Amino acid sequence: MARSPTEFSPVTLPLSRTAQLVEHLGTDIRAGRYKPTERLPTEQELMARFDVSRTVVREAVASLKAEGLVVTRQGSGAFVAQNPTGKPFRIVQDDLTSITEVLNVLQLRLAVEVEVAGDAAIKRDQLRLDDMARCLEQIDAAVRAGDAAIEADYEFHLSIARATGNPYFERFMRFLGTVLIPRQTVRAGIEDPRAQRAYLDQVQAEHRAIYQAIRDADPIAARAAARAHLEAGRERYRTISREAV
Amino acid sequence: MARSPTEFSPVTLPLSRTAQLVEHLGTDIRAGRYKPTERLPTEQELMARFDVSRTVVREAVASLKAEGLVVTRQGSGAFVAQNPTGKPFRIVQDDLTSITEVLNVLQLRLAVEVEVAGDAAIKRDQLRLDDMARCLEQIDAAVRAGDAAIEADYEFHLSIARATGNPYFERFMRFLGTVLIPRQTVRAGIEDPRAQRAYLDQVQAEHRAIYQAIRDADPIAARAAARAHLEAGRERYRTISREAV
DNA sequence: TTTGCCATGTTATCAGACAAGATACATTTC
DNA sequence: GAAATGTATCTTGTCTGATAACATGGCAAA
Repeated sequence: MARSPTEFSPVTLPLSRTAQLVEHLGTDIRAGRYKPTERLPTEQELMARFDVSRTVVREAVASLKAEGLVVTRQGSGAFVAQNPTGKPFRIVQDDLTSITEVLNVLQLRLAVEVEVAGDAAIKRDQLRLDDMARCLEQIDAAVRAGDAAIEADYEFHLSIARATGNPYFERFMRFLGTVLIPRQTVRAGIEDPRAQRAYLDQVQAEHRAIYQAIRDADPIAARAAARAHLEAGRERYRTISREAV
Repeated sequence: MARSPTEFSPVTLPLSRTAQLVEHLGTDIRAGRYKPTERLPTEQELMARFDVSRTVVREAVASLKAEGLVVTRQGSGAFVAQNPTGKPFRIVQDDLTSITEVLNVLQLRLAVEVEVAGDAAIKRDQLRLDDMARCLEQIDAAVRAGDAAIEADYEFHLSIARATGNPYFERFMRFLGTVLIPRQTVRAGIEDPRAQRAYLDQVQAEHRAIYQAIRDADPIAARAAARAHLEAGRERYRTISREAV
C-alpha cells in the first residue's frame, strides 16, 4: 500500500504501530500460520506480545476486519475468516470518468439483468410478483410527486433479482448500483419538468413490459423487455452525457 | 449507562456503532458528499456529530483506511483518498460448498458470457477471430494429448470477451474463473478415458458453434450458442456432482 | 439428565490524558 | 519588505483505566 504520495521517504518509511501490527498479523494469516476459523490471541495477549496498547490492537483488528481477513464475535474472540485470500472484483470509481467507461459497466449490468429477468420469469411466485408491483407503484408515486424516483427504480430491479432465488444476482446488482448510482444523477439534471416527466413515463412503460413478461412466465419476452429497457437506458445516458458536455 | 440503541427501532440492529459509522462515512464518500482529497471532519467533530467515543471514531477511520477510502496524516487530519475505491464484489470460496451455490455462480457466469458472445459477434474483427480460432486449436491439441484442456478452454472464453472491447467483461470472467476453476477439476475426475474424450468432443462442438456465430456476425445465434453451451455446462456439473456423492 | 443461574473471560464502548506531527501566525532577522 | 524562525494551537497517534454487552463453561437445583 502506497504511503502519502507527496512524501518522499529516503530510506526508512516509518510505519505506525497499528500498521506494523496489521502487516504482521495479515502475513501470519495469509501464510496460514493462523488457520481459517482459528481463534486469534486475545487483545490482552496481543498487547503483551507486541508491547502495544489496546488502542493499537483494536485498530489493527478493525483493519483486518475491513480486509475480510478476520471476524470478531463479542465476548468470544477474533477469528480468522474462512477464506482469507479471496481476491475481490473491483470497479474503481475514478476509472469511470469517461462516458465510454460508464457505458461499459452499464453493459455488464445489462448482461446480468437480462438473464435475471429471464430467470425471474421462470422462478417467480405470487409473493415476488407482489413485491415488483409494489415497487412499480412506488415509482409511480414518486414520479407524481415530481421526484426522479432513482431509489424506487433501483428497488424494482432488485426485486426482480430476488425473484430468481439466486442471491448472487442481487448482490452483484447492488454492487453495480453503488458504482453507477452516483453517475445516474444526470437524470435529475433534466431541467424541463415536462421533459423529465416524459422521460420517466417512458422508463416506467419499459418497467411494466418487463413485469408483465415475468408475470406471464415468459422468459424470452422478459429477456427481450429487459434488453430493450437497458439498451434504451444506455442510449439515454449516451445522449444526456453528450448534451451535458 | 448505555445509550439505548433501541431508541428508534424496537428491534436492536446487530450493527456495532463502529460498523454503523463505517457504513455512514463510507456511503458519504462513495456518494461524493466528501470529494477526493477533501478533509473529513476531525475526530472531535465526528464524536460530537455521531455521539460516539473516540475509540469508535478511530476504529471506523481505521476500517476506511483499510478499504482504501481515506488516508490520514498525523497532525493534519483524515482525507478522502484520491481514488476512493468502491466496495468490491466478493464471492467467498467457502460459500461454494453446496452444489446449489456453485450452480448459482455458474448462472452469473452464463448471464455475462451470453451477452459477451452476442456483443463479440457485433464488435469482432479478423484479429480477434484469429485469437479465438487459435484457442480452439489449442483445445484440440490438448484433447488429443489426453489433457482435460481446462486452461485452453478458459482462454477461449476470455478471447471472446476481449473481442467485445469492453475490458470489464474479461476482468469479471477472470474473477469468476478464479472462483470456479478449483471446482472444475471434476472434469478431470472422469475415470473412463473414452467417456472423457466424448465429453470433451461435445464441449468442443459447442465451442465451435459459438465461434461460427461470432464469425458470421450473428449476435442472436451467438447468444443462443453461448447459452446452450453454458446451460449444458451447468447440467454437466449438476450430474457429475451428483454422481460424485 | 435437564434446566437455569452465575462466575469468568472476552470484545465493545466510553472517558481522559500525553506524545508527535502539522499548520497558521506572530516575531525576529536580514 | 521579505525570508527565516519560533510558538501557540490544532489534529492524529498512542497509552491507560474503567464499564457494558456478550459468550462460555461449570455448578446447583429440579
